[in-house]
Amino acid sequence: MTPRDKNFPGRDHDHGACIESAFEQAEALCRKRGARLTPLRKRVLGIIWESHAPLGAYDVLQRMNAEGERNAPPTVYRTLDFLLKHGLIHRIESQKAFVGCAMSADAHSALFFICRDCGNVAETHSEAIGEAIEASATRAGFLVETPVMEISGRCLECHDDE
Amino acid sequence: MTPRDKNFPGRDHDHGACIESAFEQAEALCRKRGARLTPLRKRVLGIIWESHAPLGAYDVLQRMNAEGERNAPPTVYRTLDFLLKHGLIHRIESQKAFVGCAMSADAHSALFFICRDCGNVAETHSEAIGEAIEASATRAGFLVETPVMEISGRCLECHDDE
DNA sequence: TTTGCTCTGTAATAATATAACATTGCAATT
DNA sequence: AATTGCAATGTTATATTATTACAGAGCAAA
Repeated sequence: MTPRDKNFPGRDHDHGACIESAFEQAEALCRKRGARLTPLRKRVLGIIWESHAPLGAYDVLQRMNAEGERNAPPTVYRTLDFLLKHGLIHRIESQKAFVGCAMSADAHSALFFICRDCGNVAETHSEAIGEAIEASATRAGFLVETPVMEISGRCLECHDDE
Repeated sequence: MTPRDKNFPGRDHDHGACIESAFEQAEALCRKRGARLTPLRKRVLGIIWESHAPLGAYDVLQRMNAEGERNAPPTVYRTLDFLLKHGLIHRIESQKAFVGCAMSADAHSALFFICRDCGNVAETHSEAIGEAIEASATRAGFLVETPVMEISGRCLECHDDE
């Protein structure tokens, strides 16, 4: 496992620290790029980071409107687009849902492990997988651009629960 | 590349043969399993195999209704579910679309290469990738069940067109 | 020929996502 | 400060994808 991997989050991890660290990284990245981490964007990022399981766009919307606000879908989707563009979140295609990215400093292709019980997601990066994919692509006559790798299964905690 | 891989389909390949072979495999598999490849199911399978690019459920529906029939969404989704269950087609999550599976004889985890220009899909199976994923999963504390691997990029034909 | 089952038809609606256009607010000049 | 331009947000409507629920049809075993 490389130092940049996000481990599968245990039930007892310090979640407050996760979020704080995500905010810090986001601020730093936006400052560096001259992008604006507005209150709205920061708020959505926070909502997504409240959970280690991916949230749907309408889940985010519901949380935003929980106290009676009247935000509409485009507000959420636009904000998610911004966060995606800057790599601050990922979209989990197989779940139509979004999850925070812990290592957004630069473009990277990630492999996601998604627990079918608790829904939590771990993000890893493996040289070996990247190389195996490149090799396979070359043989198939293909030039890799955007890998989507989402592995469904079970985390050890949920497996141990049986 | 293993003998069971589906190569990236060139523009000049014998597409009629693709479809025939898909039908034969489907018939054989259903016979073996005691599943019924009804006219409706075979028809949907045929529509999907008409294209090497994934088709959305509503694309399939449109083709079914092209001559004035009035099939409704559940008909399509149910039929797609059947074909998915038996591994006769795959759902490409990142495109909300469905593509024929050339090697449905048994359960297998596939890697898809999806050309962003022509939309065509190649399906490959690589021991090396499977092993790399297993290794990474073990390190992350995860038990793999259902991998979704969809690599967007460009096939050589489209790349050469530039 | 009845019973039970799978398959298909139909209507309504849920869930996800985007288009189009109006408004706001900041920031860089003049 | 006023002007301009642009990025961000608000609002309404609608498009796209998918499912629920129930009714009817067809087939096969008892």
